[in-house]
Amino acid sequence: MNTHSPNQLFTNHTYTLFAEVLIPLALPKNFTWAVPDHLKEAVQPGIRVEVVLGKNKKYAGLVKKTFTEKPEAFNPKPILNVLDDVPLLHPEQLAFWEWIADYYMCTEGEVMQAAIPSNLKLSSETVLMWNDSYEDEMIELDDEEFMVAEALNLKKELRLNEVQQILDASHVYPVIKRLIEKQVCLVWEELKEKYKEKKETYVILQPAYHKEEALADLLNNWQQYKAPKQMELLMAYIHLQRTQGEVSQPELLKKSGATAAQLKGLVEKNILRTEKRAVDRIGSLPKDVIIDFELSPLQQQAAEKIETLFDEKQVCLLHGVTASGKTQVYVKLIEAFIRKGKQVLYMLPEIALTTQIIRRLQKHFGGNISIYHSKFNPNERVEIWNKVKSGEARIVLGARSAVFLPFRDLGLIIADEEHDSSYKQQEPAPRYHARDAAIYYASLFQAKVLLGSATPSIESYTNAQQGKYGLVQLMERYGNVAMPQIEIVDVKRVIKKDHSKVMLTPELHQAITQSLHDKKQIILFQNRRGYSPYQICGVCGWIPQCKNCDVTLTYHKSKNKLACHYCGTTYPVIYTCSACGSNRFIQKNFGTEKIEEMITEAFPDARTARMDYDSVKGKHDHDNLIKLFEQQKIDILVGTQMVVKGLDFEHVNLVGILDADGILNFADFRVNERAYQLMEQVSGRAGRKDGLGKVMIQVSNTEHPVLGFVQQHNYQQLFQYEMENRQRFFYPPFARIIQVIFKHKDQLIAEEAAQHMVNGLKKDFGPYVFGPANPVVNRIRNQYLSELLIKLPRKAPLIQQCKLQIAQQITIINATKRYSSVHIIPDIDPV
DNA sequence: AGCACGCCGACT
DNA sequence: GTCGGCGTGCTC
Repeated sequence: MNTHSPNQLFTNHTYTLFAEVLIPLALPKNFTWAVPDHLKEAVQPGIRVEVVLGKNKKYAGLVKKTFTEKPEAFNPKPILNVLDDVPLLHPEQLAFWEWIADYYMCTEGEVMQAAIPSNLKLSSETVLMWNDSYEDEMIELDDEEFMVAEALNLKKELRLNEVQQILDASHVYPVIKRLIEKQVCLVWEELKEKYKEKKETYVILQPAYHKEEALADLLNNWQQYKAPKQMELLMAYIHLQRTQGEVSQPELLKKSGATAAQLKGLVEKNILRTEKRAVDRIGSLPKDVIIDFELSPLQQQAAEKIETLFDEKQVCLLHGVTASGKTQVYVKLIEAFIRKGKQVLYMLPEIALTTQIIRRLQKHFGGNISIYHSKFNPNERVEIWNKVKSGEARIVLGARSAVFLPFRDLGLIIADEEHDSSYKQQEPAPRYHARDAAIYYASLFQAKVLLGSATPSIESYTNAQQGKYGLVQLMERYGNVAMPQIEIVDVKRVIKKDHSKVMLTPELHQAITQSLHDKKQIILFQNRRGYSPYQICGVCGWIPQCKNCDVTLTYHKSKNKLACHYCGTTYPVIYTCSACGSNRFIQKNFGTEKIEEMITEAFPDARTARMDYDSVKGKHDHDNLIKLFEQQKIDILVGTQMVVKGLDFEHVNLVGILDADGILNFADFRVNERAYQLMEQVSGRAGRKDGLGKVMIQVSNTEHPVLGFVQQHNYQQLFQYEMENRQRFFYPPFARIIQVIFKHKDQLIAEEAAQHMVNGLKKDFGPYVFGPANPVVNRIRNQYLSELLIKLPRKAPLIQQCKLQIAQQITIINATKRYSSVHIIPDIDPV
């Protein structure tokens, strides 16, 4: 047993109230602090409190609940201070956090970390203070100590990062320790509120000159001041004040071209005065709701059906083909809910990339809409947080992190593009799926959830088919526009001398020529970036692979490098085969870079551009490229999946899928679902307005069933096909690997995890795949992989893909320190 | 996350 | 012999 430390003796008062406090750290369970008598009233669930954890680190923790039984196992430290007078959130959010932590196997602290804007979770900063009673000579100090002491003597206070600058080494801490020992300084832990109201200085005319005559008098007798510039400034002020009412200092100075000194002159003359005021960072638009369109009969039906279904179902799936006008249905529903006084959350994956939808919603709901995503600056996020909490914000348009906002009267959550995998957070914990979490979150408010997609995920579709969710379909394009005509082009007939793949069939070439002639735009889709994703030694068949990942390396011509698209490592180009020494490499396949080059050659008069991860690295590159394409300054756009993300282009009448084999043989566990989704989304780009679009799919395996489903836009059959295939090839192995991992569990945590897993498996689709990171798991993995090779049907490429995929997924699991969850198998039942 | 404690390699 | 690397464990 530990002996009593002085600290313990000191704090061992007779406290009668205790609080469970969340700290934004990965603590295995929540800690308890004692509530001193004078804070008893103020400490409530949802209030932030200042507490010490460890030696002297201070945190702003969040009170989860209070209780009176004194803990037996330890001596709680007292809460130092209360930071809020109003709770930071509502009880629903705390319940939600608890669920997330449980369901996604992480700590509540980690959830808190993800949920709260960074400016609301403070932790202390070490501040060094000069010790006034220190009088000895500085001679005893070594060089480093002396430098710090001298700076401290001058400034009396130093922050830790300032000390780091002085010493520019990592040796900051030992030096400070010695200085404390020598009583040169004291340390202080400072907890600072990071959120700052934005203050702006406004300029106001002194009341003495409010009357016209007084002002005219002043201007007529200006000569006495000998300050013509100040008069100009005053005139500018009067003009601004008359035209817009409020005048801010920066605006006034900018518009008048005057200096701050000149303004100061006027203030000193008691003509103007200045005042600091807190302002909103979020520019406010008028809070009108303008619905200036009529739903088509089909949309009207869909909207009505959704509302009826909501009477008995909590969740509804709106399956609407691209260009069917789902957004308009959403707008009507949002309107209905806000008229009932409810708040609405509209979630979109990767909102930072979708300016089109923001503009559309702002047009209808103006200032009622707030936008929230992780790229917002921290102060703005705090402001939105508070507005949602108070109920001032009625509609929030946000990315997955918006599910954590403290809604009060939540009525509806819309998860648009619900199939999109970026709803799943992979790293760091909490590894939540925002669509599933939203369903649980909504249930806490008795709120409704609408999932929308042109290509629903298998799990949502299953739920709808089984009657758990309502299902509403919108299978025709808005305004009776026809679905695009889909043409499948066999590339087997065209064989090249070196057996490399055909990029451009005569059919597609002809179609592009026609489109260009008609002054229309063309999208060419290829699911691989880089120049050549597959190089093989022409003599021995050796393929360059990444050292870390076993992934084949892609050649990037512009950078003249080989790159691994899994981990990002780059390698110099290989000219000589490492296996046999020959220098005959064949570039087997093609990526967007090579296509762009080829298209530029084949259509020298057309304006060609490329959109992929490599070409839109910069912050605005993506937006700019889209704008150029919208304005028809580009004729042919070559790109990866990026070109299909929720964009509407009016003048596109041809979409080419250059290598559909590459999609159909995806190394993925949900091969056909993904393939179908991709093809459907790509083809949805063509002929949105006039229905005159055409999609050409170049493929060698023309018999692949998915192609048939795509041609008929037949989701039902695809779904059946997918279920059968996944169960046969993919499902049992994963159920097995999970079982094997947990049979060999050797940590307590795995016990807990296994319980979750069993629950998941009972439903046949468990949400977790995880395991403790240790050599045992590695051994099992290897053992398992060799087993897999025997059990799977002997279709070599498929085995390769399974092997690669399992290796990659397990790598993710092992790379995580303790355990992790990977959303490989879809959640069917989040509640 | 910090920070302490503790156990092995290159240096005043 | 020590300084310092980071592996492990604990913090109410």
